[in-house]
Amino acid sequence: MSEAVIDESGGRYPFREIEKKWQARWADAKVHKATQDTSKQKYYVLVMFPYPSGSGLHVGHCKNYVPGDVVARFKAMQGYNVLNPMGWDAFGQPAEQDAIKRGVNPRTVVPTLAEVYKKQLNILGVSYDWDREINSTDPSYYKWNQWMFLKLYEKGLAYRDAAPVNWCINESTVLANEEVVDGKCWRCDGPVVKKPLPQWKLRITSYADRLLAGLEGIDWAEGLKTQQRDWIGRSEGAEVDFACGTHKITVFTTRPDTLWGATFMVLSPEHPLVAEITTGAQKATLEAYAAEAAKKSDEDRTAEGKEKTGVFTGAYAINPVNGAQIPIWIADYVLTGYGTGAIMAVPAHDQRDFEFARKFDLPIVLVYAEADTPVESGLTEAFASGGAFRESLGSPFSGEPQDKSVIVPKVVKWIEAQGCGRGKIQYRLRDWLLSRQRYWGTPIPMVHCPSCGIVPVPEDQLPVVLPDCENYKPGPDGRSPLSTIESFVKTTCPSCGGPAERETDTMAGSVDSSWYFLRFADPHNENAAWDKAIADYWMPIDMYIGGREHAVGHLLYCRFFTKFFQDLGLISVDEPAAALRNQGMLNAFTPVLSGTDKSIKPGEFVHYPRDEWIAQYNANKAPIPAERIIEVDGKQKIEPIEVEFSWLKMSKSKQTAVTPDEMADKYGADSLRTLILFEAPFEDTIQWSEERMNGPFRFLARVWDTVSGIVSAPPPPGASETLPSVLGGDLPDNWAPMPDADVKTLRRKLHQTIAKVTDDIESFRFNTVVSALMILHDALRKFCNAGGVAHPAARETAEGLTLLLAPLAPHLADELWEKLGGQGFLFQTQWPVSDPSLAANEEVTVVVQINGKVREKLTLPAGLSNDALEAAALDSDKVRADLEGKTIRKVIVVPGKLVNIVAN
RNA sequence: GCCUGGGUGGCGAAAUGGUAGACGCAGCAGACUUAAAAUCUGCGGUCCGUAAGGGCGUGCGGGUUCGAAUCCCGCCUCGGGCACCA
Repeated sequence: MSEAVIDESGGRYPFREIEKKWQARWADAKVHKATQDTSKQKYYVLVMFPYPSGSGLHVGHCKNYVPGDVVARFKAMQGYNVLNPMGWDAFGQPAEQDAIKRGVNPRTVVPTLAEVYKKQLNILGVSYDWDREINSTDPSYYKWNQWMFLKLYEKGLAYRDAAPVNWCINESTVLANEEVVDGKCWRCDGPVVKKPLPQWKLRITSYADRLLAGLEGIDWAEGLKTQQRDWIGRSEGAEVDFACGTHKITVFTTRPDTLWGATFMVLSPEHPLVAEITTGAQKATLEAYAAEAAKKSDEDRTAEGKEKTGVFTGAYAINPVNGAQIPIWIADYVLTGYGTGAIMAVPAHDQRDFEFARKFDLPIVLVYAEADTPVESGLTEAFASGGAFRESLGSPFSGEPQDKSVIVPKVVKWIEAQGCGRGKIQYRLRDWLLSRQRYWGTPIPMVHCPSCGIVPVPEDQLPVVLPDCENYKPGPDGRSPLSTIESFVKTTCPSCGGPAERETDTMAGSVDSSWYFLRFADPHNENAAWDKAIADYWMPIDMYIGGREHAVGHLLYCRFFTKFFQDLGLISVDEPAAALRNQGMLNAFTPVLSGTDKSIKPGEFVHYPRDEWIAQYNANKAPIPAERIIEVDGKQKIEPIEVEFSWLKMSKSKQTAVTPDEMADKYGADSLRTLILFEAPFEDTIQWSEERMNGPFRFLARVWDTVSGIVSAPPPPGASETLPSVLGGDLPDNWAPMPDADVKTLRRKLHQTIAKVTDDIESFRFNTVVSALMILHDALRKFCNAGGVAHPAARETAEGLTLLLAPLAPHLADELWEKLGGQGFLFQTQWPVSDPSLAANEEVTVVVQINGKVREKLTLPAGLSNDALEAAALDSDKVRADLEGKTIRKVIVVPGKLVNIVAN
């Protein structure tokens, strides 16, 4: 539909030739190669490295690569020594699934996929230093994953512990969370339970306080920092010991001051003491309940609005502060992974405990009460703040107000003195489970020896190479496919030399991405993960760009690793990224099954005339009747369905992918880049529509026309052939018949635009950068059309515009620069500087309001005093007429902008 | 449920306490053309009015202020994350 915009002959704005030409020149000259140069200020810009999937890049991926490239180019032009690398995060599940399905080794597929990504990124014209390309699946890379694991183990930060996995009973395999849908396996629809397996964990919790503290000094979005803080979830409180027969049950509470109101106790169904304390009569009920809880996700279990469930164990515990016998229950809203897996329940002051007590008719005892509050029976919800400690409880705290920050430390001190508990800081953060029972990952470099136990593989035997595999299906008992490869498993113990077995778990992919930014500094080092001096030069990342979805996963892990490396003396910084920006998504109008958000998969249609359907849907806003093919008893059957459209993330599997390749071919990569930047603010979602490509394309084509016109305009008689090529300073007079005022206006626009563009790129407001350049171009075009095409000011503006355009549309800019007689590549050319004296306005528009409503606009010389502005406003005819018969109460003047007259 | 980010014309948006709708898309009108496309010029929130001009208007309800899209309180609603997708 928009095809016609393009001149197929390539005569007007021949973007295909231009882009091909400059991509070749940049590659030949290695313009974007980064070399360490301590005489220059470095700037490390990094876009999170992608997982190269089989479907290649679509325009949605450009939402981060393009802005990242703009920053790299902008900083290079500002004279920084820029590092802008790229690589592949290629371990992971999709490749493994593919291997199981098609029997192909990911090892042979990954390089091909990476090549496709690289080719597509080059089509976009991004300025990566490809000499630093890395691939996380290369043994020369994952060797260092293993080395780091050994270091973590050495420091006691890697340990083995039982952790539950999703277990599909039918298939006897471990499932990822993503593979569990409504508590069932997404492939076989069979039941899924939690099954404990011994696995490797990293003690990220011992860095919890440093991970919190480190957030203070970094330039990341406040919301994202809050998410991290809440994820770490530091809470101060106490551990309290309750006796239960000969057993001791320890609970964690943030409210030890409410101990006097603890009327029952709740254990998680998985708590180890459950089996021991349960009385015979309750045993069967409890086991059934625990089995039911194992099927639920943590979110389902803890959801607040949800109806509470639970079972009485038949056992009692002794409340240490008052000797009360309180019943012990189990309930699924208490989780094993958090705290001690047991809580004391204070229904009077905690809402969840309150709901539980109401449901099971358990006693409620108020610790705090307003003087005139009636007794417990009148409560409709937990009484979480206010009131004073009740006298009748006989505690030493009678009369204290319910003020957590004051009373909790006092109570902690007291229970410590009593010996029934101690102050404790609890984190919500859990240790990092890095074991995966999968093939396509870094082998964990450990050996299990029957006589020596767990023995690390010595450093000089690294890497433990991931072996080839015949069959990618998981091994028995939930072990990884590696367990079926005898040549891999069988080894000798590094300690005693006897026969031993290798660990068959592999590492989670998040290990690879927790330090890749350091490898980019020194990617070819064979003797170390990186050289400290080199990494210290480049680190930290000055601008890190990636999606918000990484807020608490990757972005926490890589901070942990960086702090660990600092502790080992491997790096000087303790935060990986000084600044971080999160791009928005790119959505496409996607067909979904009516009334759901379930996308329609290939093969579910008989027909799919996309454009037609979209038009029809937009016209009627009603579901469109369609058909899909389903299989019933091995026979294909056509089933009628209804289809609607909704904005979902662009994706190949949903048949909505548009590739950068096709856009570059139709409109040019520069147009695509400009569109991505212009269409929505960097952090906002773009709703993709190809129609929108017209705007950026037309803009760049107009710039091409205008600058070409200026370049080929013959200088007027008597003029020197050489036109100024340095911005600012004085221009020759009387060059062309242009009024001085017009020349001044154009130059002012240029210098104002330089200032605005510089400022806006710095603050990631790329959309307003584009509009500012459009406005500058329009001013230049007008000037040329008015007879100024050969005027030095036109050429000066053309040069300025070209320089400002360089980060956004680098191919076109380099081409125009060459036409203008510029030397070299713009990547290596100085960014323009705004001259404040040329940018200053001589006149300003002052708005005159009466009672906050605009009544008049005055054009006045800039820099008038407030008194002069007020006088000018009161002197205007319009204002005088409006004020007729009114008394002026107050006049507010905003210098150079506004006068508001309050009158009645 | 918990944590987080949004909501402004037909559409993408701009304005971060001071002229709401810059810039662009789609549309309409005109110029050029044998014609169409491209290109160029112009119009464009809404209501009243021939016009000049005026009223209303930034998800909803309240508040602060001379002045609120912007700040505060309460709602509605849409997106992202929730530890094995990466």
